Amino acid sequence: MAVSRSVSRSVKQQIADELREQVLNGTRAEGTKLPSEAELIEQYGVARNTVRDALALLVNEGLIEARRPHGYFVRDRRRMQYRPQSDLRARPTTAPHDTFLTEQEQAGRTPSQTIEVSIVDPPEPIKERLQLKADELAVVRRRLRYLDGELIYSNDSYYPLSIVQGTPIMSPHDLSPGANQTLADGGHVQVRAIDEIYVRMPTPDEAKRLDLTPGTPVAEHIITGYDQDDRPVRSVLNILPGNRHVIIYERDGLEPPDGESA
Amino acid sequence: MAVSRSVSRSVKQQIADELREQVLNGTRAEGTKLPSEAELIEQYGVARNTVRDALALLVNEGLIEARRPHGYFVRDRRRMQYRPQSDLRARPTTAPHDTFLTEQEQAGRTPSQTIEVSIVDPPEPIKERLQLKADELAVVRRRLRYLDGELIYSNDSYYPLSIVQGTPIMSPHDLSPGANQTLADGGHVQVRAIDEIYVRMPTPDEAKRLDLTPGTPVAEHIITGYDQDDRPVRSVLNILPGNRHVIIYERDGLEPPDGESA
DNA sequence: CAGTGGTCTAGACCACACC
DNA sequence: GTGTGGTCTAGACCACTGG
Repeated sequence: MAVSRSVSRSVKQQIADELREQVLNGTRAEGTKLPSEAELIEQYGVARNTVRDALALLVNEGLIEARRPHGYFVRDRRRMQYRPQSDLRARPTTAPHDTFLTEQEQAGRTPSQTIEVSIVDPPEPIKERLQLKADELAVVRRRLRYLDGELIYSNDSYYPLSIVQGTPIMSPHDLSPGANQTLADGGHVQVRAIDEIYVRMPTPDEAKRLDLTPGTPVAEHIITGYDQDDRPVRSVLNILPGNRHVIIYERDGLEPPDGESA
Repeated sequence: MAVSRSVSRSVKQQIADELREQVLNGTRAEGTKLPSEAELIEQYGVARNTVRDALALLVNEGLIEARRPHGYFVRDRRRMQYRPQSDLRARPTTAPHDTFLTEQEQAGRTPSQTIEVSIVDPPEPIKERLQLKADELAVVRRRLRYLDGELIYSNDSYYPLSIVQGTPIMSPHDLSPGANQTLADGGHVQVRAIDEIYVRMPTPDEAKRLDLTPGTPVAEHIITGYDQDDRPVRSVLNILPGNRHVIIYERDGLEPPDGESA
């Protein structure tokens, strides 16, 4: 119904507009099924590829996803809070070892993670950030993190091999005293960190590993920590699917953010 | 050439893989033109739609873009640094009024911006953050920011009308003492801020306004500032095209970031 | 005007999950 | 099996921009 030719807006756009509106205003709720391609073909009286083109627009906007062979569904837009700096805050000495696990449990969800430790020649961007020499190796602790059984993001922590050799960091278990404490025990107290956030579409590898549907961007969040001598001691690479997270920073004291200041 | 049928990987995937590899390893440099659809059709011996499907994959990965009627081109992957907290740092009393303008000039680029001020019934998310009553209005200063003549992001600052009524914030010019100083003059010193970063695909409106090509995600960066009485006094909505920015936070003192902590 | 990508049609065969 | 979306073909007409 109701597509008109010879209007400036193309047919696929008109179809996409109508469906988009319904998704955004809640007429079509999150998780509900859209009409099948066949039904849309009949409703609008157009060719299959035109319907598919219209649906592809919404898929790439992140609004809907195809679940073959069940149909197209409205995507879930709820997000979990991701607070990179949460452990900058004061913390009881009853040391919780892993902020991810403890925070999410407090939120009433069931967190879990897999850990895999290996010694690698790290990717170039990490090498730069850790200021490693060409042939210098690093230890990486790769984690995949789950909430209520569902994979939500990956977290890879790289350490220069030279400073973690023989420490508990090299064992593939949760670190009971925590990685920071372990680094501090080795004489490296982290006093400064730089966070970088890149927003982009995932590589095919990432899409596969994190099970991302088309139309899902990611945040690549890299944290590089420096010790009291301003040497980089850790670089963490997080890949966060955009549809599942809000990144939150809280800033106390002093002046404001971007915009007109002073 | 060299696509094989009856392999597990589809033809369009094989074509996309080959081109992607060339883009990523630099064989095809940023800004260079890809073969036209017609040429690819001949090279691979497939139908036009198959070639178009392959190219669409790369477009949606953000690697290439179509510039009609010139052809497909490898996208630029350089990014500018965006530092939300840059004016948290100590600043000389020789008050630079706008961090965007001053920082970018220092970086040897030519920044400019348009400013548009209006009184509006703000969108729901902003209303919540400013804790406005249902019928309460806000002043919005909408900026579009350019670098070397090219639009790079939008910055909309919302203020509760009640606290900025009659102040210089309501005039559509650069604020010489700065917005924060102006707020402080009115008795509202910002002492705390919350940053939220949402990563998503742009709405069609945003895509048009910021001239985004398909395959470009955005970061929606919302900063809400609170005064000494913990009242929200400003909420800033930035829309940053993912392909043009790195968001950077520097954190001094204390403990580390995400991951296993002490 | 020629060449580009954008839109649209009408068909075909396939893999997959569910009944 | 039946119905779903995924892939692929072979054609057509269009709008735009550059030479």
